[in-house]
Amino acid sequence: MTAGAPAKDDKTPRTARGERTRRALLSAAAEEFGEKGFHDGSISGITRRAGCALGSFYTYFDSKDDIFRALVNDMSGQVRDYVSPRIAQARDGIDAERIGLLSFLEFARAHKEIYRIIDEAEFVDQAAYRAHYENTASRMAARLAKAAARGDVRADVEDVHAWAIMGMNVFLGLRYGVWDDSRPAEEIAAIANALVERGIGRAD
Amino acid sequence: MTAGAPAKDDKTPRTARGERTRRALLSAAAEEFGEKGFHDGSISGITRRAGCALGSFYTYFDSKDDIFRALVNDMSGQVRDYVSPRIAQARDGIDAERIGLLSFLEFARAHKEIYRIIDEAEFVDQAAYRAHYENTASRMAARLAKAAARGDVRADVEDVHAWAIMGMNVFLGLRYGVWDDSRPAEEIAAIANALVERGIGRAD
DNA sequence: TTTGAAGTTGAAAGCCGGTTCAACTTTCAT
DNA sequence: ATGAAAGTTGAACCGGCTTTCAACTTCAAA
Repeated sequence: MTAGAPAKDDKTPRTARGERTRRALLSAAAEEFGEKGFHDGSISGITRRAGCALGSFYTYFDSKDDIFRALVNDMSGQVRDYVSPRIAQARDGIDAERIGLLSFLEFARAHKEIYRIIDEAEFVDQAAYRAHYENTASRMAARLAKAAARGDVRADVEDVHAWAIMGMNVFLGLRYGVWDDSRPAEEIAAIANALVERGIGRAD
Repeated sequence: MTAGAPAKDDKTPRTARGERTRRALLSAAAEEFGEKGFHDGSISGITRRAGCALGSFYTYFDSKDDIFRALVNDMSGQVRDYVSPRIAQARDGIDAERIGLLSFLEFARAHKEIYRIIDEAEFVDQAAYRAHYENTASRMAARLAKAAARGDVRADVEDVHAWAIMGMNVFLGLRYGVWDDSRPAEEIAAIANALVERGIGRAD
């Protein structure tokens, strides 16, 4: 077997035209669900935006849930693919986390629908929701472990730190990326990074 | 005028019996929405749990949205009322945040439905969702400002720190409160609090 | 004891959107 | 060129859920 899915009746497009329609549906779904949320968004809304007939939807997706699942994976991958290469440029372990937040803020500002899509996965497809955050956290934990080995950060870093910093990033992205993007992303990232590096305890 | 609402047709119970039914509906709704989420949860599910007839629901609430809004306010208040008095016992500004997270973890472990309810407000009632987090963040920012004045924390603390720490708390509550509560809450709170106080930068 | 306001009941109206389907069009390998 | 596979179409089906409503019951004040 080549692909991961068993595929009783395969909905993969076989044609360039089919591929185009599938992509159109997927990005129409990002708009529709981003604006209205999963439940208020409708399949007819998606096909209208995509410029195709209602029935065509079912050529490529089994159900409303199915396209949503595909969309969550897609967005999750997009964030990762935007952030990862930037982090690779960092000078050290602490700087890596600064760049991680900075680029996440940039991404959130450019794709404000991301929260409405990822967050709603908690209700539509819990597995995808948990997978998204568990993957993100374990990538971060791995970076921190390497940084610890290099001596960039304390030796006792563990998963709890990764979840803490990820939570920080998510909420800063919501507040200073999606809800209000008037402050420079660099400034937010710098403040948060100082917190991660030295904390806010009295410097004595 | 006494109350805040104009109340064209007032649904406030006038009777002890009415009050009891309303409370029963509200806590049934917490169960129903906590288990199934807003959209999969049904009003008949709520009235079944509450042990009353479908029609009685509309004696106290205008709509499904209406009871959800009431529920979000209720839960938001419950967290605040659980956490606030505990924080007041803290020895200093840093300890206050440790206790804040600790008691939030305890609360989340005892009320695992809280995430499904607050988070879904993002889609059902954005205003309530933002209000919840903005209130929480500004209470924290006020505490931090006081702590700064007292010299417990750096003088330059601001809203960004509050949002960062709140995000930390929310994600630690999800991961180590709701999803897996096998580690002692004190341990999680201590690790996160050390991050807040001194950061994870190399101690040099 | 009477009375009417408050509360209860559950059947059914009404709505809405996901999904199906059979006829039709386009594509492309041969 | 041609036929079979791939893709398109949108009306209609379908089931579920919110909301309404008019008859009925409870309760407490007069």
